[in-house]
Amino acid sequence: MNKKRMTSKELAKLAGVSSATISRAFSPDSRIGDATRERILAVAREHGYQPNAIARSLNNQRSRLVALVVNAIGNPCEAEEQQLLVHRLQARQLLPIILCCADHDDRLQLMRLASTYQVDHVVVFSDMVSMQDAVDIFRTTKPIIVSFEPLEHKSVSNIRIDGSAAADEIVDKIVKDGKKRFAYMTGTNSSWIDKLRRQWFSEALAKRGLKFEASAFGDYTYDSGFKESVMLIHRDKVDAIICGNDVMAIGARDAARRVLGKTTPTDIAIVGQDGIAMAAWDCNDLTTLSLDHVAFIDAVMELIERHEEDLEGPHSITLTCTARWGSTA
Amino acid sequence: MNKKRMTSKELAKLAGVSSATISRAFSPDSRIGDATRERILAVAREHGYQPNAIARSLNNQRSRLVALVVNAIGNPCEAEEQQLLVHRLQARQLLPIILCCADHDDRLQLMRLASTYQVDHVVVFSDMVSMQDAVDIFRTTKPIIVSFEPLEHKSVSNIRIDGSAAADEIVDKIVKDGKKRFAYMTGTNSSWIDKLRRQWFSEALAKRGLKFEASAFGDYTYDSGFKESVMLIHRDKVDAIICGNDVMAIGARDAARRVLGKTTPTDIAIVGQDGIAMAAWDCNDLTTLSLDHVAFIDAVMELIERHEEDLEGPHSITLTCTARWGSTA
DNA sequence: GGCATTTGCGTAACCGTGTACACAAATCTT
DNA sequence: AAGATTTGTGTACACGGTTACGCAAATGCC
Repeated sequence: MNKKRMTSKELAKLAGVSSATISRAFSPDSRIGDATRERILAVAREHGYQPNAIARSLNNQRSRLVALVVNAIGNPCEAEEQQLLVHRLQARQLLPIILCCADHDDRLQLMRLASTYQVDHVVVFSDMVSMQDAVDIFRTTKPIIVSFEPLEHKSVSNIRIDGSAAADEIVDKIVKDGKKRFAYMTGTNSSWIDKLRRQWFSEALAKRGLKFEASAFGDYTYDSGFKESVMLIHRDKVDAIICGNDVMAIGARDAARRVLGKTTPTDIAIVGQDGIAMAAWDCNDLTTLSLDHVAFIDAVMELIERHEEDLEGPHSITLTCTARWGSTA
Repeated sequence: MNKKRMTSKELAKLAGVSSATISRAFSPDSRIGDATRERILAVAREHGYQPNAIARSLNNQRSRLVALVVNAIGNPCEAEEQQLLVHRLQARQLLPIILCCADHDDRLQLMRLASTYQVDHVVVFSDMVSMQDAVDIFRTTKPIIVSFEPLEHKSVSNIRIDGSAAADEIVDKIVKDGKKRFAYMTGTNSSWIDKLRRQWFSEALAKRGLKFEASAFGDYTYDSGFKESVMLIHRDKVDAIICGNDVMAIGARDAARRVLGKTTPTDIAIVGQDGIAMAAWDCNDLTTLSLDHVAFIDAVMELIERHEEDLEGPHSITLTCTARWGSTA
């Protein structure tokens, strides 16, 4: 059967010291003789002892756990950032706990559960939970929330994303190509991030005396992009579709090409958002409003580090998007 | 500033009871009067009290944390399973800690770190860590390991995957189409799962007096699939490529079509493995050796539940793959 | 109504570490 | 060499909950 884990007291007996000295041997800067430390670490290695992080967390008031609130794991538009962030956290000996909102009926209860684990930080990637809810739930614990929602809140650090310049650039090119009837395909009907993105393009259109002639409501998936764009092209006769993310844009491109026999960018312009790696694949070659993932995660880590060092007050960082050109617009 | 979290003693004072009674109010079946419990829960709600999971874990010897050892998060071939599993774990109030091996230089140290958190279960998806290492590191704690490595081990439950029948079916079709020169493109050079998959196809070929005429070494990415297949087709004149996963197969298909002007399945047959959703997209339409993700995660949860109920002994479950037909073979 | 049993709750001892405090030994002053 | 300081270690308690134990009150039984 599985052996029980050894405690510091047991190891203390084996090494002929007190359990306090064991603890000191594992704390980098504490008053302990070099010889004693060496001996203890040797005995510990021999018996496979390692301090219990749960007990340490209880005492320290620091769990070294980080809650990542995400929509889904499989979704490519978030996955690249998640991967980068997890990597960076691990490098700092922080362990990520994933909270997956997508198909969990009670997201708030899920966050409450995570909050009982005394996580040190919370990163909210998901736009399915409101910042206010996150603040309420994690209010009692030390963490700050790294959120992208552009709402001001006194105890929340956040990252602003500005894509208006890139959207303007993209619209400019499409209009110069002679397109006139634009449509916007959203990923969720209630998401503030989707609203924000739409707004960048709306403003770029308005500047040129244009507006969105039609809208479609997808769910960020390839299938929804495929299906909705058939409607947009067939019924609304649009010749430019701005999609809420890259995956829907790929679906839209496939629909335009395969079902309706259109080619991009000649007959129709299709634009994605996110700038995922897959968008640059030869078979996709998508024009997309892209955010530099590395810069993004750098910003998140910057906020986390500030919080680790107990620098007071909420901080805010703004990032700008760029246009990434493919053959679809 | 952030308030400190309320403790059971503080709540006890507010409710006029002892801290033990607070604890009882939160344990479903313990000797406590209905009226008292109601009153305590009301006061707790009012003040936002929730028991500290870290302290509870220390006492219980049960953390309700599960370590998921994965290669990467973004990689679509694992992502769908990860998403499903996280969802199922959350439904059981278990929180997943992600250990991402891909670009972490010291995977073993990462696992040791996680083991100090007294995780209840460990699920090893990654083929970058050997089962023996996982067993050694998590030996002292209660968890079992759910691994797919077909190695027998007295303290490890595992899931076997058998794709030999499906591989046979696929090879049969390709050979009947007149193809003669097969190549295998592996994703990692040292992975047992890749060896296993290759073996299924090798045996199917051997049965027909054939063998792999060439090999390529990719890294599970689109780019490597693209690049390596150019070599295979150009240098080795193969007319059938079996890829270690779907993403490389899509890369190979693009290379064959765009760079070399070949069409599938007429000129060349290309086969993926995993059966990810993207493989079925209209633009891909890949023939792939596919594993039912839902059945797979059902099996993982089955093992976890058996372990939660302390059913002794390692368990083993075998799943079989099926062929999913597209236009590439 | 007397006795056995059950119910409801407080007391105190844990779970495994970290650390303030105390104190002896070693080292540094001049 | 006597006092001041530093160093190394043990003792005891805290972190926030759970639970075995004990005991009074309430309930059951004939």
